[in-house]
Amino acid sequence: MAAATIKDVAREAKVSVASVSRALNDGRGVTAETSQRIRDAASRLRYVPHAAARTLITRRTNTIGALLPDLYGEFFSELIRGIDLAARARGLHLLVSSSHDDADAAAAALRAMQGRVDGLLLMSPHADAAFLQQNLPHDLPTVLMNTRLAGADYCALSVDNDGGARLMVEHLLALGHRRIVFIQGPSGNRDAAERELGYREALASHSPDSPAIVLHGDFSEESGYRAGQQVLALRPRPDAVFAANDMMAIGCMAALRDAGICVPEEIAISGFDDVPMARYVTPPLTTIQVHIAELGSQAMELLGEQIDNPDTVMAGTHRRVNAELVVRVSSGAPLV
Amino acid sequence: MAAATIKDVAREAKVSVASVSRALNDGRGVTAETSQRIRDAASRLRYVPHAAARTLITRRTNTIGALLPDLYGEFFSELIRGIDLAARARGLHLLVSSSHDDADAAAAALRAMQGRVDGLLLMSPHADAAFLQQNLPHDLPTVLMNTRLAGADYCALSVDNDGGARLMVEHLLALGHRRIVFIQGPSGNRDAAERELGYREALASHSPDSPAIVLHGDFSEESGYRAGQQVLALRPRPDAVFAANDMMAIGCMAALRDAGICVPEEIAISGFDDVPMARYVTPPLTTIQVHIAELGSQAMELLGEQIDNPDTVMAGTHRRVNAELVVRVSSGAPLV
DNA sequence: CTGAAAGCGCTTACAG
DNA sequence: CTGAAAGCGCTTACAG
Repeated sequence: MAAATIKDVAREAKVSVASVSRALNDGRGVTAETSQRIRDAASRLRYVPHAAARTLITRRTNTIGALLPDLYGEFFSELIRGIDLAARARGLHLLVSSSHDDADAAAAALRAMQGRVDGLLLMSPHADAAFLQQNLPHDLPTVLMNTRLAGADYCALSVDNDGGARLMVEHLLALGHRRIVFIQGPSGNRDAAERELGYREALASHSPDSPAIVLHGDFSEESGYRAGQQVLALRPRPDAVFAANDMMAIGCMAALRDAGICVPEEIAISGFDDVPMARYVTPPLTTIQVHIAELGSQAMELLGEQIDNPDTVMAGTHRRVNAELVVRVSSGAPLV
Repeated sequence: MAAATIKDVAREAKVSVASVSRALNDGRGVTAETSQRIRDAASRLRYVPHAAARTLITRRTNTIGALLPDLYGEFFSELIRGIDLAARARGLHLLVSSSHDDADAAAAALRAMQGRVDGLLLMSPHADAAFLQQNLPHDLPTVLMNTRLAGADYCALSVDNDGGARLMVEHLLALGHRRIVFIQGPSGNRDAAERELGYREALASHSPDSPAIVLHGDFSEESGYRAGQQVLALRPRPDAVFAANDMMAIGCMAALRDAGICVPEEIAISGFDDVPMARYVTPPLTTIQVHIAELGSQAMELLGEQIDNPDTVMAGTHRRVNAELVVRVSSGAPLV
């Protein structure tokens, strides 16, 4: 048996298809009695309106698209979870697309989304100004997430990397540390750059005498290990290390441990992200927690606002998701 | 400017819409010259066919739906990644829906997917026989993933929990351990039950004299810690612990460490899953690695086969994804 | 090879 | 309140 259509319901309830449509949608313009008869017929026939037919005429898909760079790891799983939750709350479906190796693939994915979604959540390393100009349908509500670009032409949402980094530096300074090394993330990575900026700013404003000491890294554990070895060679030896992400902090701890250095007694260590394993390493890692799921939810909210108010100009709206300090053993704070 | 339609392209290329459709689809029934003119017009107008209109007539959405219980954690992120990769390879879009608190919510999600997808990947704790019978559109290709049920009526794909558990027991036996404790997962969880079965079978067949010693657990780290405390009280003391998942193994290690027991010198520990932090705990955890992404990809493949061959009866097809032994320090094996 | 026309399943003015 | 009809954008027999 093929799926029932609105015609079948109309026949079953002995009314016109127009009445079926009215009864099942806003419910107005139909007597309660007729409406009930129609509903009965619909459920008897297990009628589900054909989404494509409805989309064709209403111009609404009730679906939003999320274009992500990758789906690897906890970060994206949390991000999608947050998006999904907020989308569901609005009765919207979620179409995901990821792992576009190059700008062409991302553009193709963007094109394929056209007509399938009412709005777009976009996080892509390829999404620079030219790319967006070229590939983004002009009338499609879009929210940029953590892309390198956050110009006045688009809505954007990002993590408060800067503020989070400042919190960490203030924490380390408050513990009396003065020589605080920063391990960088990959060059060209905006999150990493913002974290470094926060580090430099906080140091300059709260402890002008403390030098900014920056070591190279690329977010990998290995690069953290190598940075840890460099830390050991520095004279005078640093009090503390602040890595631009947790994995490098963990790598750095391994290097210090291999050299017989005690953390946090001899050197404090801290990271950024609060990955799940941060609490399980030895010693547990002090870090900055980012509410990834909230990033997703808020982006979805922002997108929802745009979709609901197509005439309101929201371009240029830029919001930030808070980052919080999570104090554990590795920074050497007295834990209450 | 509204998006261009097929009519606009037809006008621009001075042909009928029928020719545009033919040129842009199979390309047959049109001279090369006309075809080229149409393609030029289409790209000039940035024409993208309206997905809903096409779906309405072709009855194909080129989208598959994934109904998942939750999106929390590494497992689902890997699963979606695998699904997405395989879907993309087939030119299919991916619609995800998750976190259905009860059977009603799951049923609603299922209904909402109807007409939006060409096939369904289903992993849900609510999906028992009655639920599927009641809510699954009969003509929609579906693959069940790790649901409690894998009857002859559906296609299914699952992890070889049983085989994985056997591999682990054989590994521990080969190392000379004879009193091997098993920490259970939550009751009612099929994965957990299969892992326990594998443990019992391997023990019975390879070391009939070794007693099966089973402690309660629920997959949480805390329950692993409690089980670890129970292990300490057992007399004679066990040689080894095999936890039904990694988090419990990690909790158990913490309990042993707190009691001053050395792992693996005094007791070997092992888990199941190979979560990312398994390699970072001290000592690194011997475990069973499950290729989650592959689980997703294979499910997608199986679904693709069904979609491509609607007449072939594939109900009852049941495939399994391999699980592999990953030897690290915690089981006490001599590492080469 | 090419075009006119029907039709996919729905919603929404427009009459009555 | 209710129904007949137009139309959303596409594809596909059917003629020519």
